[in-house]
Amino acid sequence: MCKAQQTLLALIKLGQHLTRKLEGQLSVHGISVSELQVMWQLQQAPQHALRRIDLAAQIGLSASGVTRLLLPMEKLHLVSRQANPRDARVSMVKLTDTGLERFNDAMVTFASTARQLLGPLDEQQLDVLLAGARQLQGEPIHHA
Amino acid sequence: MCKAQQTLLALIKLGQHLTRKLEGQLSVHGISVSELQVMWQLQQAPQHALRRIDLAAQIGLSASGVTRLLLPMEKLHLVSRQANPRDARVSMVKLTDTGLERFNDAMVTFASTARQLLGPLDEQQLDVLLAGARQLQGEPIHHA
DNA sequence: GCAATATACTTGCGAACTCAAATATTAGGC
DNA sequence: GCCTAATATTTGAGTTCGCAAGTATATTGC
Repeated sequence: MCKAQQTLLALIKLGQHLTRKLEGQLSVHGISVSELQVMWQLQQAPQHALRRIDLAAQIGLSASGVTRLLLPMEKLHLVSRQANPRDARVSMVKLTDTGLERFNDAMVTFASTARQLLGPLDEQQLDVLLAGARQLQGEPIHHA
Repeated sequence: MCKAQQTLLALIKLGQHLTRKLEGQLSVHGISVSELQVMWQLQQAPQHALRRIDLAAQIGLSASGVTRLLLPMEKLHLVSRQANPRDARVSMVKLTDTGLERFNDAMVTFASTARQLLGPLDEQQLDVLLAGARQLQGEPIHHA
């Protein structure tokens, strides 16, 4: 039985495992992993705003998944909806100040969880894992 | 921003990515990734049989997830249900001959997909990834 | 032995997705 | 300037899960 096969299954299983652990820790903030990913991406975007489809690509969700994910976040005023004057098809998502506060709160937990979950690894393993993970997905491509 | 945080998000995203790719390729066999994982575990178990709860632990699913996953597989006679004379609570799952054939067919695709998805990595990266993945989940514990 | 507890599994219910189709808008060919 | 094709988003329907509760059986304390 080949090493690539075992590794593929192990990586899939690892993803599920890490997701569930993180989900459990984030629950005290009342947000899901997907919601944290949304806020993470918006926080580092210019003007804290993104097109929904770009957001979808960056967090690995379908466009419809993003629509449904954002609905409750809009109601809580964590994100707001903004029209794009150049293109009436797009509706930009923007992280509100409230959302940014919630993100900063959640980041404390997230940082602690990351240390806890990945703690067993040394610096060098971490480097290889991060490089390998990025290499295997191909970096997301942007258009201005 | 810390490396562990980036790695955690990258690993979660990688798991989703690999799952979706594999799912797409396996669809020609009419089976899902979860179903392949079931057959994989059963195939290497003694007598090709396992308790449902052990199967759940090994593929990273809840007990109820396993119950529902196995229902259609039983109808297709890929797996069969066997009582355990020592303990009437457990119902063992066994891979049938039909199931084994389907597994061997699917393994051809799976092997090819694994090579394709993990091809970009060299032998050493593969070793580190596999070791890291196993280290981060804690190996499943068995009782005779 | 028998009550209390633990274990194995199933079922009801809801959450979080995906895909395909519908809608609205833009961009290109000519 | 139209007609067609592409793009961005939403909506409908269906799938795949998890959690909590329910059922059946086993184990433990005493």
